[in-house]
Amino acid sequence: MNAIDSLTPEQLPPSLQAMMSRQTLSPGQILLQQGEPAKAVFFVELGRLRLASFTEQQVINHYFVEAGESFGETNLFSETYSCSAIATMTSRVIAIPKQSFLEALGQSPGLAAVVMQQMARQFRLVKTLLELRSLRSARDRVTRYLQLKLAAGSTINLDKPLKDVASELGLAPEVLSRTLARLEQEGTISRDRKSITFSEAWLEVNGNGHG
Amino acid sequence: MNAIDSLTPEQLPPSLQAMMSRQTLSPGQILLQQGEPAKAVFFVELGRLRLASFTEQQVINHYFVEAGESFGETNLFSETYSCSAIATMTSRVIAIPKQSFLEALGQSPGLAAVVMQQMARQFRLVKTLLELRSLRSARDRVTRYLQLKLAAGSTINLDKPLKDVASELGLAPEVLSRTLARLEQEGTISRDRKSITFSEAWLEVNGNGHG
DNA sequence: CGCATAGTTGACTACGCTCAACCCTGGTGG
DNA sequence: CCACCAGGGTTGAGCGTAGTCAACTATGCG
Repeated sequence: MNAIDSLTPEQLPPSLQAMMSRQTLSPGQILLQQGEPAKAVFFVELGRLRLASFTEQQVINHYFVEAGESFGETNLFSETYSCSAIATMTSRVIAIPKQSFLEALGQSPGLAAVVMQQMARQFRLVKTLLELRSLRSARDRVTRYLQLKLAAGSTINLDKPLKDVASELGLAPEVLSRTLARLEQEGTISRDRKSITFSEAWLEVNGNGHG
Repeated sequence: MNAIDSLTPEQLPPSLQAMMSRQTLSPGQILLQQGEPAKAVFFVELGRLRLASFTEQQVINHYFVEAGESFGETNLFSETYSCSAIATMTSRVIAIPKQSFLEALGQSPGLAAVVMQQMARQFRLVKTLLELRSLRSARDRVTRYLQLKLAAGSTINLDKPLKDVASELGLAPEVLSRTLARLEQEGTISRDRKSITFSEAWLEVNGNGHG
């Protein structure tokens, strides 16, 4: 996530940096609401925000944005925000005014490339989530999720509370808990605190390719 | 979908157009497979493709791309295709080689802007689907889907077979059928062939805002 | 030490999936 | 003009599983 090619405020032209504004959010605080006029693109310096939309009678969680990531690039081409952003913990964000950003993009092809790359990355991330949520069985969803997190080695460290993982998976927390318990007693994984390790046996059969 | 700002092959620089290649697909034919080296971005001239990924023992449908739309822009920044593309009917696509495209982007900020806009549009579309598939109840999913299609007026024309709509919603076709039947007998909607009309009563209560 | 929150486990319910039969439509050929 | 056929669409019955509510435990912070 902290690849050299990711969008960071430091690489923005100084003229743009002058327009940025920082903002600190406390847990649960709403940064912006779906439907409001889109005024800025954001970069998360610290913490984690939840992107979600509120439809009549229920909250739909989209995904989380973590420290080091940017979000809201699609708002550059849209009049209003398409979803709401809420801090899940104490967070700090930088707001980059939309108009200034657009001008900077026109002047710097390099910046445009970086932003496109950033968008492509997020796009893939959301597609991955879409794929996950299309799986009906909790078991498949969870194993696939773990498989995707399994970059190298055989151990995964969950950075978020299970509650949040569950909502990312579109599952009730109880179901996630139960499913992990089942996977553990089946011998597929073993757990310790927030870290999960796949069994040798499982790795041999299912490789570690992402397919 | 045919807005003036959308990406069409005609607006590409002539040098790029020289590199493009056309291809006709018959129903069910596979254009490209997940995991293959990413070589091109595509534009659908005619027909409809299904983007999907094949995981062990099941097919996961992502979404459809229709005539007039482009897809695969994320592959510009990736070594391999992230999902497979299959024609659902006789289709014609244009392939734009990745390398040439990247060069053109560097030379033309205007093109970059158009492509970014296109990506933003697709991004929103996928986010919408993500939102849809996060709804548990079939009823909510279907009504929300219809609500989103309801651009203006009170009638929706379904361009796809219900089967395909169901797979876009992540539902079994039978469930979609049943749900529509229930909505109809509850008086929420009325149906005629492939067109669906919301009742006056429903529209008054739920407005036609998207959220 | 105690409180608040996250995580776990159990029992029950509800609803979406599956399989199967049937209907309806549009296209083809006699 | 009708008979036939194939595909999508509809409806029914039964099952499995994820959601919900609830009680309880574990964990972390003041």
